[in-house]
Amino acid sequence: MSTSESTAERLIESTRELLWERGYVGTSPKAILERSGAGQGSMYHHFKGKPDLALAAIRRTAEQLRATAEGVLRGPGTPYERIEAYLLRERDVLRGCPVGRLTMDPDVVASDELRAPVDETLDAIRELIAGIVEEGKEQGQFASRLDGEEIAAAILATVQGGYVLARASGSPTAFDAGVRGLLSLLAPR
Amino acid sequence: MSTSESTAERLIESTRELLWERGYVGTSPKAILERSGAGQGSMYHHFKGKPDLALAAIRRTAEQLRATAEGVLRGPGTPYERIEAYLLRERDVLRGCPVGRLTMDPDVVASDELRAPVDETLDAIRELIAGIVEEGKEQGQFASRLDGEEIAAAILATVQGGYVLARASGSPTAFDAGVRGLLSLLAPR
DNA sequence: GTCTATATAAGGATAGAC
DNA sequence: GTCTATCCTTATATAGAC
Repeated sequence: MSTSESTAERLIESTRELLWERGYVGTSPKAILERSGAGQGSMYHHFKGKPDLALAAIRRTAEQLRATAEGVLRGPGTPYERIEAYLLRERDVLRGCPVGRLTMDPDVVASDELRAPVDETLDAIRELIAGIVEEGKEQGQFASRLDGEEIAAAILATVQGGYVLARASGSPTAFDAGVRGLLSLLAPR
Repeated sequence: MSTSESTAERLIESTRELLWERGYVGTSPKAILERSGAGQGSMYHHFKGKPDLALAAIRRTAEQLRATAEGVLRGPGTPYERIEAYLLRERDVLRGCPVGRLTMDPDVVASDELRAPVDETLDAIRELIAGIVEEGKEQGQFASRLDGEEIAAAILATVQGGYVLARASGSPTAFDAGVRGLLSLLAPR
């Protein structure tokens, strides 16, 4: 197994970083080239252009986020504990969500192809949480009047919105507060 | 009182629209000029440049959002009803929050001046909600174990994150689901 | 206050040599 | 596969006439 990084690989990784930091609109081919150390020609040899490279980067970021979330949510513990673990997992709060932030990018939302990995990832996590909530209801851990899909949406939204509040204030405090508030509402009595 | 719209006024309004649609990075002076019908010279006569014009636009948008939120939250009803009214108020969900979306703009977050109105507005709404929650606790409408600040953060985050989920899927459904989920958790028993 | 002209850099990409 | 050269457009202003 080789440890050498191909040029295409470095282009994708640099694009992933830039998309996270600056979004699609704020990321220029030039910036990608500088960060990756690749030359002009290489980029257009490996990818058709900015949208094509961004698509590869977004797909990888989306898959990775999904794997991380599933790792926690399918872990050990009661339904409440798994949701708690998901909400409390280590996050670089001020950087925001590398997937969620793309929804504020007009060019991403305008393209079905670029938006698809974003949509599919958030949807998969939401469905997974919804199932866990239903499981918790069966076990009597959650009130039966709660709706799994709705609670799952509220949980995901709290995380995504927590990033917004944190970035607005320049501190992770509001993110943490929102998560604790939600957990206090969810806590089994 | 005059009804004529000054050029400066049209520049600010056009900038507000574009910031909402495309963010700061995605909004060019040229696009502002085209939308406002103003000429190159006018813009640089009234404003020092893009950041200066954007600041005027952001301040106005922030003030307006704050007024709208306060109007609902200071309205009639029990604490729960006022929070419910805030969560259910009419929103153009797929457009997202004109203030919250700015937190995904690297140039806005990097500038203390541009970020300040965003931070102050979200903070003011959060504090207002926190007070309402505490009021509800005193009245026995909310469990005393709940923390006003934390619940307020969870409420605001659910709204901000609801926009993210909705825009990812191209439908307001997830926003509505998240709001209903949160309300079911908050509902007085 | 507004207009037109001009300017430098960056955005985004193609062509062709090596 | 990579490099350099070149291209056209847009971004973001400044200068100066009217």
